[in-house]
Amino acid sequence: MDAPRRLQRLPSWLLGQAALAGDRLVNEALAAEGVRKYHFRVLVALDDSGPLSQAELGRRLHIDRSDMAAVAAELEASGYLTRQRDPTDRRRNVVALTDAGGAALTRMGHAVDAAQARLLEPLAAGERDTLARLLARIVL
Amino acid sequence: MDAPRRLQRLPSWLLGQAALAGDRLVNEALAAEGVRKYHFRVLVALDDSGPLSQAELGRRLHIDRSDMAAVAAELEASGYLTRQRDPTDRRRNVVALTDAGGAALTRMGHAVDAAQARLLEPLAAGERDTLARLLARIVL
DNA sequence: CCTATATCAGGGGAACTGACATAC
DNA sequence: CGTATGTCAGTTACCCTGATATAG
Repeated sequence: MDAPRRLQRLPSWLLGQAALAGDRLVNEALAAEGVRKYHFRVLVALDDSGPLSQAELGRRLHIDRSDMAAVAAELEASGYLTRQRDPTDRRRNVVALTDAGGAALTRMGHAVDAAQARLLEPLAAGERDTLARLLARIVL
Repeated sequence: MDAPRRLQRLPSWLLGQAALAGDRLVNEALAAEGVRKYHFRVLVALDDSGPLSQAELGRRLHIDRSDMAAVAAELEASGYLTRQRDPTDRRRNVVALTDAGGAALTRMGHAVDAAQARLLEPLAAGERDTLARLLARIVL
C-alpha cells in the first residue's frame, strides 16, 4: 500500500504528488463557479495588473497563446472579461476584467483559499511559509 | 513578464509550477531510455519490493488499473519485466523485474538523479532536505 | 523581410470512467 | 452473491506543435 521508499525520497515524485493533491482540491473549489485553473489564473492576473493583451497574459501565467485564445473566449462568453483590439497595436486583444468577473473572482478566491488550507493542513504556519519560500526559489 | 504576486504566494500554484519543471527534466532524462514516468515508477517499485501484482503496483504508485495494464504490457514487450498468472489467485498477474529491466533501471536512475540535481540546484543541501520532508508530510 | 499576435487544428501523456469477462 | 482483477474503449484537462492571416 505504501509507495516505494526510493520514490518517497525523490523530490520530483513528491512534488508531483503534492501538486496533484493541490490540483484536485483547487479544481473542486473552482468547479462550483464553473471554471478551471486557467480561467482563475487569468482573472487573478487581470485583477492584479489591470488590462493586458492575451500574449502578455500568456507570458506571465505560462499559458500557451493558443490555449489563452480559447480561455479568453470562454471568460468573455461568461461575461467575466471584455476583449477589444488595441488601437495602438491592432494585433493585440486587450483583455479587461468586468465587474461580474471581479465578483466571481472574489468568490473563487475564497474557495481557493479554503482549498489551500486543506492542502497545507498537515503543516504549521511557519512550515507553510518555509515551503512557499523554497518552492519560489525553484520556480521564480 | 512576472507572474502576479497573488499567484506567487499561492501554494498550489507554486507546487504546480515546480512539479511541471521537475516533470520536464525527468521526462527528458527518461526519453533517452525510451520510457516515461509511469514505466520508471513501476521498475522502481519492483526493484524495491520484489514481484507484485498489477493491482498492488497500482495502489502503491497511484496508477490506475487500466493504465497499469498498458504500461506493464509495454515493459514486458521491452523485456524489462515478466508477467505470469499467480497460481494461488488466478485473477492476478504477478509482475517481476528481469535482469535487463534492472540494468535499464540503473541507467534511468542515474539520469533521474541528475535531473533532481538540476531541479534543486537553487537550494542548498539542507534546504533540499527540508523541502522533501515538508512535501512528504503533505503527500504521505 | 522578419517578427509578433491571435486563432485554429491537432497530438501526446496523465488521470480518470465505464464496461466486461474472469476468478475469488 | 458480492468483490477483486485484468483488460479494453473512451473522455478530459493540460501542455505543446504547427499552420495561417494579420499587423507591426
